[in-house]
Amino acid sequence: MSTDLVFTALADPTRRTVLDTVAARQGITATQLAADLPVTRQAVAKHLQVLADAALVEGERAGRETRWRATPAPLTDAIAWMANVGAAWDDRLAALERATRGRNGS
Amino acid sequence: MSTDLVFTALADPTRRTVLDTVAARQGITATQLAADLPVTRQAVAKHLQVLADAALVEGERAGRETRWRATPAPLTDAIAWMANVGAAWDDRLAALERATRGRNGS
DNA sequence: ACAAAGCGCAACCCATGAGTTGCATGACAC
DNA sequence: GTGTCATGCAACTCATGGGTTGCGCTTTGT
Repeated sequence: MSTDLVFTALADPTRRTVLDTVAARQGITATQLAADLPVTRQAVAKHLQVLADAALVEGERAGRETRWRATPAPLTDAIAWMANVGAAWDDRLAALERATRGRNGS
Repeated sequence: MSTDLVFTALADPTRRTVLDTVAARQGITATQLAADLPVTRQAVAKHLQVLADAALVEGERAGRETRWRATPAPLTDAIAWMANVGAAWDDRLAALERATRGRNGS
């Protein structure tokens, strides 16, 4: 489905760091994220938007700040694609596909 | 380690199609790949080079043609990263990490 | 009421990358 | 030996994307 958005979102190292941090510190804000990164808040905001388009994060406005939290479901699609590519000649990846199948969260 | 190269390689849709096709038809050549794609042979060759840099494919010269075949090992790293990000709040992804651990093929 | 904090939007650089054409080289067929 | 097929390399175009600055808006605190 939207595998393309997911892979695109994961392609950038800074964006992976953002996702990683959001996953570790749920409810973090863009300003807080930017404080630990060598980029501006606006750059972080853009990354969050890309991640949100891929449904990897979700933002909720709380007063004057926006709390971000990670939503892992789309990662399953990406893993499924990799497993499908690898399954033909690698049973280990086939096992991974088996682990994901039928449990796609929402 | 070289997770960056893997994610970058997987980011492009055409490149994913190339990898997909190479996985399905091991020993395929760049010219054959280009025949089924809306891009030129040189474009395919570039994609194959990127995939090779990420160690996702391997080319072997056989006479005047180069046979390409897929090598799945780096996908495990990518999956491991995703599983690590997701593991904190999603046990399904934690199960995936368990499935990959300790079996990193070469 | 006023100042500061946090955010979103828009315009703007600039580097990277996907794709192309052109050409030169090595291998196969006859 | 000559023509052809597949490849590799180089130069070039062009769009996309990561990053920035600047501004205006809403919310919070005093």
